[in-house]
Amino acid sequence: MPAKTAGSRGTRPTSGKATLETVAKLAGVSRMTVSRVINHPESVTPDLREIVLKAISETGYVPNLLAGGLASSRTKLVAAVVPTLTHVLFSGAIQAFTDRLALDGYQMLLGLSGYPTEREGDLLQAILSRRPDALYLTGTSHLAQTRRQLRAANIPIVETWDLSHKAVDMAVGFSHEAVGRGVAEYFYSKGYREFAAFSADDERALLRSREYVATLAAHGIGDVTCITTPAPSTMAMGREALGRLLANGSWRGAIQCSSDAMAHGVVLEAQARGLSVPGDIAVIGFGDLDFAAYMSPPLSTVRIDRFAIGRLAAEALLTRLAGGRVARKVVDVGFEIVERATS
Amino acid sequence: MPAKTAGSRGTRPTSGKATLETVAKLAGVSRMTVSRVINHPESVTPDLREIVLKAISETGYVPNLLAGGLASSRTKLVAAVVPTLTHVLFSGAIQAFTDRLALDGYQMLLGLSGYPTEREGDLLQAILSRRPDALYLTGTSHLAQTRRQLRAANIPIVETWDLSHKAVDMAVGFSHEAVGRGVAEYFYSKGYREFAAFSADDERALLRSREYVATLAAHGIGDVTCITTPAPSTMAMGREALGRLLANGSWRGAIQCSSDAMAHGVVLEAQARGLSVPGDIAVIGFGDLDFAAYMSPPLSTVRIDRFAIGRLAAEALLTRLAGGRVARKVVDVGFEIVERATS
DNA sequence: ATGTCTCTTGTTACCGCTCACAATAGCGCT
DNA sequence: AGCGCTATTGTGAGCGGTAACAAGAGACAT
Repeated sequence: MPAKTAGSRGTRPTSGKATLETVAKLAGVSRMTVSRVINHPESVTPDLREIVLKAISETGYVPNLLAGGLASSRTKLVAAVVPTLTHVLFSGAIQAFTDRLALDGYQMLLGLSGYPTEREGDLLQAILSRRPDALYLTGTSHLAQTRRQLRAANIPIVETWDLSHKAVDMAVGFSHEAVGRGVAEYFYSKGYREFAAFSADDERALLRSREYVATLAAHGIGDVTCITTPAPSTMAMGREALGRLLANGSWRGAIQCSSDAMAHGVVLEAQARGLSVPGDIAVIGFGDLDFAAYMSPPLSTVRIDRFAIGRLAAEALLTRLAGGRVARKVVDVGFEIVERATS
Repeated sequence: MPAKTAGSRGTRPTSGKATLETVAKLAGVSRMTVSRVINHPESVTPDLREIVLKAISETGYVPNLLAGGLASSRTKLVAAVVPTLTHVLFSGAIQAFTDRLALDGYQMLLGLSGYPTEREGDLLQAILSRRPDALYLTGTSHLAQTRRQLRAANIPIVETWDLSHKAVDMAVGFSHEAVGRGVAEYFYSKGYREFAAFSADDERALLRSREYVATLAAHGIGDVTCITTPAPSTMAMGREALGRLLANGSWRGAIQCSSDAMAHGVVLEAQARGLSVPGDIAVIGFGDLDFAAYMSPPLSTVRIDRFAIGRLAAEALLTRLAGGRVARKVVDVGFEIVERATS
């Protein structure tokens, strides 16, 4: 009677790695007890716990979270979708986000969507097939199909950086319109009467530009020169944009740039042409990156707390994952106009 | 005879999501056939494929890669461990790495280890418990215990940025010693005879500094002032470091900085003190970041192709994952001294 | 002693998918 | 018609865990 000569034929070559079974046998307990030692140590008698822990380290056991996730439908995985990491604002927020998640034992699956958000659908599908417990998205504008996928996933979702559209679930960011308006009012109140805007071809940057233009229009200023460059904007593009603006005639006035890098370029180009900053050309950047305060002259800019965005987004998700209810579904981290010496 | 009244009691509340079973029933085929349509479409008759695809879209089926990975022990997941994303060199490489992986349908799990590589062991354990198919690491220096974990994982591993230690498996990077030596020789051959090094307290940066000092020593120059700042280095630290160097006496000479940001700070501080660059103070940075070429004066620096590192690392792993053999286990992407106007 | 209650540990049945193999169908050929 | 061969589809047994429940062991009051 070959009762249970398991493992001879028909059994797939197991990876050779230790499993719960291996540890359980060595410790002389059931798999379930080992599982408990790992996940709810307090529910196991201290003596037994000792024995099991010893067996774990002896076997070099590494839990398999795929199996665990499959069985429990909780993966301890949070996915993030970001346009690019080459932009310090995004990578900074992701850094803070990941750090905060790690504190609660969550890990991060990163998806890069690219700028025109081309492959958002496919990317999201690939991500959802890993069954993350929660989702971090950049921006609040999504295709209808994407929104459907998101809702169907039925997990906590936080959208970041932008508050312009209705959030699918939760949102942490600031109003780009408010920034555009704020900068316009700031320039206007400082007495400038000629204006331009240099913006990357990025949805949120354009949002700021448009509101800037609209606000100036409300003050009776109709001809604001707008120059759009490919995203992400760079210092070189700033130099080049100012070159274009000055090409015909001797323009003088105030310029809103969609990034500090671009603003830096504008300052350098102005200086190279012997123009005074802010006397001839006033500039304000966006982001308050490291170098802004140390340029000469120090750059006026709009400060966004990118780390706060990442951290607050993580906390919102963690609260929900812990079964809690967030105080506010939409968190505005605001912005600050930092007046330095270029405006 | 209650034969098979399945699903009444004792059955866990399934998430309500479509599974292979759902699709199979709707299409009137077996689960396996649906699986084949998804993973090996060419092995299924076109007509049947049509029917199944229709069923998939009707049910809104999203494959469960946890289950798939568990069953097949291939996860299509690659994990990356990076000290921080706040450094453009690292985030740039990761960007290129992720982009390249996506082309082959792999996704990335990101782990941030922090600078002193404190939690490397725990982080690695957490990562390995997701059973990634391959691993991207930053640096080639690991604890003995870490190396053991890595070998036990038995997956392709690529270590990046550094070639100083023996690679566990494969490596893509450059020699930091060679950079230090190169900069020293460069400065020396330009005729400078007073030297300093400003370095972040980061293993690889210190490697460059040390070799720089050693090379100068070989030229009979014994007193090279070294200033170490916390990692990551910033523009502010560069200003401050130069301030310290100039505090007692009127030092003149050439300075190697461990980052472009720091070098930028040195240039600004020198200018603020009315010193000429490179006449009084010559500076070289590291990284050739966006702004380096556009500073005034343009910054001399060491160019590293961070995107190549990410891309080549991805390609090395993908080759191995596809069952191939890489041509060279260690790839040196080299570096280039970019002479601009600060040296 | 006995029964009840609580705390710890074990048992069983899945989670959703893929592997290896079995079965069936389709085809050309004698 | 009958045969063998290949291409396509189906079957059954896991992959390595966890949820839910069952069973056993003490503790305590009656």
